[in-house]
Amino acid sequence: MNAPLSLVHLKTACSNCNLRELCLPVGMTRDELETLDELVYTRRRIKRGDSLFRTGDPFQSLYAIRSGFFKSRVATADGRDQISGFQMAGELLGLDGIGSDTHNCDAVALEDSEVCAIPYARLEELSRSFPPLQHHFHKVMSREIVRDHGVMLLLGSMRAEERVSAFLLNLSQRFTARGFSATEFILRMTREEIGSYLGLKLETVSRAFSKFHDDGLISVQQKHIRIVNVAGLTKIMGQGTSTNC
Amino acid sequence: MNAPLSLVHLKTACSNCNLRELCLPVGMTRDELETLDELVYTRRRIKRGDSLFRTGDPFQSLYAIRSGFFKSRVATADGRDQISGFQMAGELLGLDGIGSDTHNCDAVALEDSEVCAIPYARLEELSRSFPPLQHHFHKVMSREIVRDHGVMLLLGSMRAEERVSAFLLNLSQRFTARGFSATEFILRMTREEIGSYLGLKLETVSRAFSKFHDDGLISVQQKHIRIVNVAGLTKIMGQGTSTNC
DNA sequence: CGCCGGTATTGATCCACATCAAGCGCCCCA
DNA sequence: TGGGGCGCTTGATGTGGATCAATACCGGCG
Repeated sequence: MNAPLSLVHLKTACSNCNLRELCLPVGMTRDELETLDELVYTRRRIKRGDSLFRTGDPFQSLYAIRSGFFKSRVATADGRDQISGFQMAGELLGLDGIGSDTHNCDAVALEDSEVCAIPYARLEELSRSFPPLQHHFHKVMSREIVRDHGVMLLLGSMRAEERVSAFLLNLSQRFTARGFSATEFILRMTREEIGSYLGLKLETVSRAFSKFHDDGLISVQQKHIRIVNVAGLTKIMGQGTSTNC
Repeated sequence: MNAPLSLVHLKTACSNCNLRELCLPVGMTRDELETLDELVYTRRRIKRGDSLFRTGDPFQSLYAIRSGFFKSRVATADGRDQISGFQMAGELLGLDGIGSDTHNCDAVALEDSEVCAIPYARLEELSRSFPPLQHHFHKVMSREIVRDHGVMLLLGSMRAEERVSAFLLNLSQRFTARGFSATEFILRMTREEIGSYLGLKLETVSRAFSKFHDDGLISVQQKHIRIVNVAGLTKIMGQGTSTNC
C-alpha cells in the first residue's frame, strides 16, 4: 500500500523535478531537497489565456512554473498597462504580492501551463529552520530586483533595435539554460506584447524583426525565430550613442 | 561606568531611532525592537559625492539610511548608465547584492549622509529566530520589486510631462512620510540625474519644470521646488493617450 | 569683489518612433 | 475545404523629445 502512494508523491516532489537546477531548490543536496518536498504539494493547471492571479487578489502562495509560459502585467489607476515580464519553466511568480498581502500584477498563461503552488506562510516557516532555503529565496528576490533594473536600463536608454535584440538574446539564454535550442524557438507572445514589454509599438517590433531578417541576423516567420548571427545581434546592443555617460 | 556606555549605545539603537516607522523595524513592538538593536551596530558617514558601494564590490551588508540622500546607478557593459532610484532616510540600500554576493549598482551620496550597516549574514541569522523581522524584510524586498515595476511602467508608457509630474508627486509623498513639507522641498539631484532616472534628457526635464511653472502648478527656482497645485499635477499623469490598452 | 566651472534655461532644428492606413497570411473552426 | 478574424507586415506621414547651440545663473574660491 505504500509504493503507489510514494509514486504519486514523486510526481510533485522537488527532489524528482527536472527543473530543480533552475527553481527554488538550486544548489541543495539530495537530503535537503527532501525537506522541500513537504512544501510543494499543490499543482495547478492554467489554460492558455487564463490568469493564475490578478491584481488585487489576496496573496497566499508563490508559484513555481513547472511547464508553460506566462506574462506578468502591471496597470496604473488610469487604465494604462504594461507587460513587466515573461516567465518560463523554473521561474517564480507572485513575489510582488508579499509586500502588500495582495497581488500587484496579473499573471496570464501564454500557453497551457502547470505551476507548483508554494504556500508562502509555509515557505517562511520552513526557511527559518532551513537556512539554505532561506538564503536561496533571498537570492531569487534579489535577482528579480537586478533583472528589473536591467529592464529599466533598457527602457530608459536603449533605442528600438537594441531593445529588440536584447530581448531575443535574453530569451535565447533562458531557453539554453532549460536545454532548448539557443538559436531556434517559438515566440509565445504577440508583437504587441513584446512591444508592451519593451516600451515600443507593435509596428516598431515588427520592423526591427524585418530589419534583422534582411541583415541576415535572424530568420523570422511569424512566431518562429531562428538566430543566425548571435555576434551580430549582440553588436546591435552596443551601438548606443552613449552621449549620456 | 555603565551609563555613558549605554548612552552611546542608544545613539545607534533601532529602538531609539526616529526612523523606526519607516525602516526595517516597522510594526515591531518595543520588546522586539530591542532584539534588532544587536543587529545594527556600525554607522558610517558618507560625504556628498562619495560612494557607499560600487558595482562589483563584495556584498556584505545592507545599509539603512539614517540621514541624507543617495542615488543608485546601474550600468551596462558598453558604458551606458542610468539612475535606478533615489533613496532617502529610512530606506534600504544594497538589496541588489544578495543575489550575486556582489553589488550590482553604485550607491552615491547626493549630500553628506549617514547609514547604519546591517551585516547581511547576521540579518539572515536573526530573522530565523525572529519571524516578524523575517516577514518584514521580505516585505521590503517585495516592495522594491513593486516599485521597480512602477518605474518600468513610467518608462515604458508615460510621456515626458507625466513622468516629471509622477516624479515630483512621489518625492512629495516620501517627504511627507518623513515629516517634511509635502509642498516645498529642495531637489538633491541635478536635472541630468532626474532625466537619467526618468529616461529623459536634462533639457526635457527643465522644459517640463518651466511648463508646470508657467501653468501655475509649481514654482521652481533652481533646486527649490514648491508644489502649488497638487490636483493639477496629478491630472497631468492621467493624460496618456491610452491607445495601448 | 570678480572670475570660473558646473548647472540650468531657452530656442531652433532634427530624427526615431508613433500613428494612421492598407493589405496579407496563417490558423481556427464550421 | 472554405471563410473569417486576428495577428503581422509594410508604407506614408506626423510629432514628441533629442540634439545642437547660445546664454544665464549660482556658488565657491582666489
